[in-house]
Amino acid sequence: MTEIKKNPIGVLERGLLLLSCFTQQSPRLQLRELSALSGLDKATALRALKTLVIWGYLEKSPDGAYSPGPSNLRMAAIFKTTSNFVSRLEAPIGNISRRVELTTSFFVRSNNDRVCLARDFSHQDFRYFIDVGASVPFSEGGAAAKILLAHTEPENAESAKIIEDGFYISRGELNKHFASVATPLFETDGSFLGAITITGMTVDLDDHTLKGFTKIIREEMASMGFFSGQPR
Amino acid sequence: MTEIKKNPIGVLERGLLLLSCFTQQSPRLQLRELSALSGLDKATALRALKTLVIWGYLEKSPDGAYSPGPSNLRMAAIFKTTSNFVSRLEAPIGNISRRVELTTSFFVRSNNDRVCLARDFSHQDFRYFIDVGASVPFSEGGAAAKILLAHTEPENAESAKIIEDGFYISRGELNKHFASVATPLFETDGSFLGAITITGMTVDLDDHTLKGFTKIIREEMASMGFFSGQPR
DNA sequence: CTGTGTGTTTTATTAAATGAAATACATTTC
DNA sequence: GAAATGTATTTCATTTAATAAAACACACAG
Repeated sequence: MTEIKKNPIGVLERGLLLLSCFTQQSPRLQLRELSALSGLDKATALRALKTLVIWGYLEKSPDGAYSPGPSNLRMAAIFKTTSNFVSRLEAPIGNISRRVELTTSFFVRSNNDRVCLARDFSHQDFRYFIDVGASVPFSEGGAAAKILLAHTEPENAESAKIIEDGFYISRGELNKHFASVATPLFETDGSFLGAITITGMTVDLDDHTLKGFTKIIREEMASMGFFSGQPR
Repeated sequence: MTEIKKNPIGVLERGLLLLSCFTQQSPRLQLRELSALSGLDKATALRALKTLVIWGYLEKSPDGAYSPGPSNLRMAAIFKTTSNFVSRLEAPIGNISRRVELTTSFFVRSNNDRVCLARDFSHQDFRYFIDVGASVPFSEGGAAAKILLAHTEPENAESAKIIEDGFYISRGELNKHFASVATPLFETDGSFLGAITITGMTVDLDDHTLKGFTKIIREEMASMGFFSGQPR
């Protein structure tokens, strides 16, 4: 969550806005930075930060910098136990990775980021890839972001075609050496869950190959009762 | 976090109070339950829940139940990258587990719970043990809780002795078949970090054996610059 | 010791949170 | 099938807390 919301009304929302300022790239922020990033007054931010520290959602280092606290780990652990579909995804994701010999990931939308909920690392050649739990703002693009945006804000002009196609191929959007194909993932009842992505080296992957992967995704996901591709 | 705070002033605090209602045991709660658990008015809770859902810290199932959302995973991932001492702990925890052939864990205090930040499962015989990120309220006791309480609220009468001893042995507090020894863990500068615990079957572990483990903890932790035992 | 960049506290003003009641919407019961 | 029950949601006058500007404190650098 990098995008700054214009008019956050309510302290709770302001507090969450402060949390959203933290990223993998800038996991430690001081009051000045947080105030600037969130657009909140120093005093306002300080008050919210204090409560967040008290409740363990942030920590304050002796040098004055804030960073996420252990309460997040607690909540994440509970999230994993409830999110039944994440555990159902692990097997098919592993199978896909094995068959295509590339890294397969599952992303959901959370506000204006895509968050990685599951991933198979077995064919990871480069330490480029982000970890489970990591998030990237939509603005930085990528195939998964396109799918998520199309299915959560269908009014977009580009969205209609992406939904129609049932997949999206991106080349070099995040890193010039990588290409990805992403497909939407649906629950049995047709509800949208997120995006499955297969990523590999651009040189190895022509569009025909990438499109062929969508069939593999569909097959493996069907085995666990998921549906992937064009919505029916 | 199970204990209910008496007078939470401020919406942010009320929102965090709602989050704290979720536990491993009850990861799904509906408005009625949340309202009862937190002591907040239905309407008040509902407003806070809405924003928490919007920001991805909670999810709302079609059946109306709320549960933790993916944003927690995002924050937890960032927490892990900043919490440098957690990664420094992994090696010594693994070594201790290998030497004592039992499960070793590290807990910190977060509000009124102890949260597990690191654990070695290699000698786990029973599926009893909780996972990393899991938390247990202090009220349910356990050796780690005693240590954490003693070092974060030293004014307590019992605390003086626990600090003096540098360890605490518990038997059957959480489960009658298990016994644990816990020691405080300090950073090089003497600041308190949390509690290291070794847990095993009561029948295998007399007090002398458990006390002997504290020496192993001290040795292994010292190798990474930590200090464990009586504060100096 | 003066200046600059921080974090923190204070306080009158302003804006948002509250909660009781009304409404809506299921599901169950008779 | 109608009434009853339990739950979620909206509304709105009242109350309460959040706000932000300014003043203060504190460290560090030149």
